[in-house]
Amino acid sequence: MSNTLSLEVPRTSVFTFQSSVHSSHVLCRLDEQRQNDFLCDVTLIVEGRSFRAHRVVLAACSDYFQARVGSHAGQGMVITLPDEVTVKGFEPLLQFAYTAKLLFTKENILEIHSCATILGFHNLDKACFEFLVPKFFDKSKGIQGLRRKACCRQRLAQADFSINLSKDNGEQGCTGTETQLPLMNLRSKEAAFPGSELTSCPPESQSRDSAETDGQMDCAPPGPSRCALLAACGKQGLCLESCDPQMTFPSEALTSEDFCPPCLPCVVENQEEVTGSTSCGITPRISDVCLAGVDVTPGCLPRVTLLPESPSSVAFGATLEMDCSQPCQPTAAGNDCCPAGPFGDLEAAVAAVGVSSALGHNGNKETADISPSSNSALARVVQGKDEPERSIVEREVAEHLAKGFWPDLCPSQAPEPLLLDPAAQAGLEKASDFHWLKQLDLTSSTGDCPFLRDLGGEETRLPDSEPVSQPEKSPYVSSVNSGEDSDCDTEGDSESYTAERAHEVQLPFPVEKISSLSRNDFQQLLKVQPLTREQLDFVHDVRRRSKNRMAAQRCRKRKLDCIHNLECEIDKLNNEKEKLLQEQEELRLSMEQAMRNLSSLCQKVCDEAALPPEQLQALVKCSPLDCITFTSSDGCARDSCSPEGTGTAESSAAPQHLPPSTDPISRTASTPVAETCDPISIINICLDSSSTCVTGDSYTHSTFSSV
DNA sequence: ATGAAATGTCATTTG
DNA sequence: CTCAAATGACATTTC
Repeated sequence: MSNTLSLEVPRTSVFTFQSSVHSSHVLCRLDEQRQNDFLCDVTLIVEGRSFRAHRVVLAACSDYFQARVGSHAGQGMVITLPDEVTVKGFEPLLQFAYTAKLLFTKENILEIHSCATILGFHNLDKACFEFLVPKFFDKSKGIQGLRRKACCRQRLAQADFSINLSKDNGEQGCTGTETQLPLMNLRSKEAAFPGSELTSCPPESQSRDSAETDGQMDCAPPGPSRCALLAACGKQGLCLESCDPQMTFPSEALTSEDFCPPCLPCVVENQEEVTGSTSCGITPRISDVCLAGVDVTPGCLPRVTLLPESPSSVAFGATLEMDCSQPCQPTAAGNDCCPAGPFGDLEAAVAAVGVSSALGHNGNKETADISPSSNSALARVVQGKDEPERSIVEREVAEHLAKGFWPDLCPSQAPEPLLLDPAAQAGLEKASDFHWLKQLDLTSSTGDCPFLRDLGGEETRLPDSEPVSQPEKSPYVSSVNSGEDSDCDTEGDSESYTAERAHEVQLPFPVEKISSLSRNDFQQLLKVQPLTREQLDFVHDVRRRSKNRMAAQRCRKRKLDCIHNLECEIDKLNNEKEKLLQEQEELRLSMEQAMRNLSSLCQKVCDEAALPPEQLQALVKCSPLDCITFTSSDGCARDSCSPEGTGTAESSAAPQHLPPSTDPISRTASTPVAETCDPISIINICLDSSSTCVTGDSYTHSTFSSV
């Protein structure tokens, strides 16, 4: 089994340590400025070759430079590096300082390591080389240290990518990244390594690790953050963007394997460059097996992105698949259990590669189910196809990191690593494999999980041979807990959760049927398919919620429609009101004009007749158009027309100053009068002509002012 | 950080 | 009485 293992050393791997504070574009810009010698204030001499750089950047990344440039203030500083520092080793480090990416090959990694040590890139040193160097040059450990259960399989990626481990919330101490730039202070808070249950590390292993650690980290094994190092095993660039240093990892879990420090996401790059874009649909499958127990300081969220590093690998057609029939156990379980350490099992990695190879990476949507019990698959796996190991390793690390950074996502795991009773374990096999991933919505918010970000580009499913129909998102995404206490905090994706539950209760028919069938069909289905009590409850619950959901949608739509209709009606009524008011105004103007004409005529008649006041009074009284018509207002007119009436000088202006009448009531009262004979005008004219009676003002006031 | 909108769910009413 | 639909109220998510 082990003799088939071979871990390809990547030709080039890129580790990216990047903080969320300094996003990649900032780093890129910095590096660009460096290359353009923009604002560079220091010249570095290495083996006779000069490099321009910024002191602040160097100081942030390296103890050596911090000491050298810290007290120096002037421009144009020239630093000749020690002879031990070579261009070959230094250049990648310089680039790393600016880009947060460490480009290394098997050939230069030792020199980089050496230079990093000399220059005080200690964090990088700790984070990377303790893991990488053995990975490159000490493969023999891989086999011995394999304690991963054979059930752990993975099927992985076909392209290079980058993994961002960036801390999303600048919490305690992490703010230092602002000045440290890409190079993080990887000192983890070692005390925050609770997940020790899973450790299978022999005491000597731990002690050895500790011993190997320099003073800075002596008391605590490097966490994944610092081990944001990858065992890259592919050809193309593997980019790990690690992040903030304050990430804490379960020390014991990390030290449980020969490759203790590295608990990095692993991603396999496919054997061949994937140029097609069709590969994006491949379904990654991941299980959290062996990831239990990872613990991280809360709030320090790493971000792993699996990004195409090159155009040729843009199509990240990885199929990530990890299966495990059993939950993680403490390594004490020996062969029966998956080691907590992610890199401990190269067998598994290679096995997964084998599976992957056996199944083929055709770049198309392809999901190869490897059931935990699939011995044949395992056999193929073990035969060792050596191609994409790296992705396994990377993937594994990614998982490990991811899990480490969300310890609370899988509350049931780390704390309870022990095997449950068979029934419970069976449940776990089916549904809890992916606990820590379930809450990470890989399809819609993969960014939430740094480690899975771009893995999310593909469909992620729980490893299970039962092809439950789950069209939408991964059923295992964002719905985590299995079991009754699965009242996960984020019930966010209800569909996913439903699908997962359906999976849990082993629903014999697609979930879609529950809500899509008519009542009769549904009942018929229930008759045909005898369900357990749990299944029935689930089915009815799903149906009820589904129906109610649709009802609520209809209800809301109706509400909106109703509101819309009411708004339309309001508009309609407003328009009608406007029309009526307009008509009213037209009628008023028309009436005014008619009254003016009549007044004019009356005035003319009175003038020609030259009647004395008494006669005028008599005329008013005898007029058939008498003020009888103006029931309410004519009294005033008549009074003012009476011989005893007190006249004023304003009467003549009355007809010309009729206030507009807009009151339909007053108008209806006065209109007939005006139309018949307009006695008001007659009276006014008469009184006006006699200059003894003033009626217009009071009359018009009483007649029209009420309008 | 905050509020509005959208959405899902539950409890209850209604037919 | 049961069931489906409707709906108010509430919580959560998204923008």
